[in-house]
Amino acid sequence: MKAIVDCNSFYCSCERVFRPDLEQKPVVVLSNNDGCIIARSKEAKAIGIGMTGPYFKAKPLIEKYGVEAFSSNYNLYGDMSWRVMETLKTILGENKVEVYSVDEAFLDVHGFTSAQLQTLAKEIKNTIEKWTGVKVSIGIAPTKTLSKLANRISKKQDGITVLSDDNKIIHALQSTSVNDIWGIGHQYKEKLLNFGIYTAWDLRNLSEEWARKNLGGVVGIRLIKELNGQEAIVMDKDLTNKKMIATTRMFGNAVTDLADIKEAIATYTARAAEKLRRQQSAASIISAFVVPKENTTAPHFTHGPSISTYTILPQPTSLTNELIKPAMKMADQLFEAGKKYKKAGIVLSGLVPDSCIQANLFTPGRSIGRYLMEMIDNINFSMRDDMVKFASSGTKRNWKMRQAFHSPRYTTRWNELYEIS
DNA sequence: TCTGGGGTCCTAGGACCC
DNA sequence: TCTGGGGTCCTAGGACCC
Repeated sequence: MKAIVDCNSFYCSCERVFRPDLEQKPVVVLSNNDGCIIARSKEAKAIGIGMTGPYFKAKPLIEKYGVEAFSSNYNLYGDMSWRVMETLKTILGENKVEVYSVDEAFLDVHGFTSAQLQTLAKEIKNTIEKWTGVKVSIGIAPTKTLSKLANRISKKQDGITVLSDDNKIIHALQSTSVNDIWGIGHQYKEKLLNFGIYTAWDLRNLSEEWARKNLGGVVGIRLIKELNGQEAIVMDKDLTNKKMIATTRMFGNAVTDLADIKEAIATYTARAAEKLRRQQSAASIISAFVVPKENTTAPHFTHGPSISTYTILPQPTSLTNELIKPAMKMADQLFEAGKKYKKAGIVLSGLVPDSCIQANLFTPGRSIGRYLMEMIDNINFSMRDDMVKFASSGTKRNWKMRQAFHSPRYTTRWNELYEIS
């Protein structure tokens, strides 16, 4: 059996832990740049604020009902997430917990009776709420896909749903629309509806062959298996090392200057290189892209094409300066004078273990570079806020994003600690 | 006026090899 | 005049997730 533990309106819950006055009130959290709504409390959903809609469109509603809006505070959410995950590991043991996202974890819970699972779920739920202040919902079922379904149902009940026998599972499948299944997105939903497949139950009864043809090959087959109670999506014990690392941002305002673009790309490169070193990898490919701001009258928002290029590095590296150099060259290539840009980013791929630490006997110059990076990382980690930067990252930062409603980083900055008066 | 920022996995098809 | 068949590797792009 698999369980999934999911934090309710996670970002909103994090803000509320330190603002108990907002307990029963509508709260939303905005994306970077205060562009989109990315989390809504139950109360905010109830007054009709849509998911991932643009903030400006919801603004009338937000003002009318006095909804509390926060800019995203990833320092706070990251730390709260760590607390929740550590709590789970304390209860079940490290190797039973697979952290799936910032607010979700799968648990391996085989070998329990149905009644024991209920008790266990209650214990987990209560402990997390007590230790961290975050409320969670728990779904338990034979496979990951079914446990996600159980979790969905639990949100409408008391936060715990165990689908332990066939009757319960069948009933759950029959009362769930096909697009509410984990793994069915917008495209597949349309396709399935065209075939007259409306519920999870309809989908479960299709053949694997059909799924192979129509739902993305082996992905579709896995889905059908999972709905039928056969585990096809395995626990992944080691999600710590990424296969690619990206840092991309929308600009606060459209940018027209090459110098600004280069500052931004240098900053993103430095950030990505930091992530790279944290997992002790080196990158063999760096790509850069910019997204021009289009004058569109299209009714639906589209991201527009991005213009990109890449550089294959002479040897894999994790040194910021060795990554910034090609990044700057690519920025020169991508930039067109007279155009406005709204976004830029870099992606590091072809990641390999950073052998520089051992190989320094033959390339002594590089090991000095590695020590320098370690020092910079340590200083930036202890002092925070990028005390030490590369000159190309700039100091003006005309392109920086807007964040008008930022809450204090209560748990990760001494000078922003919660105060009781 | 204003619409995020990460990631993963998979497939098709081209390039290339013998 | 006639121009195979099988395999690998790589990339672009699609689909999904939170």
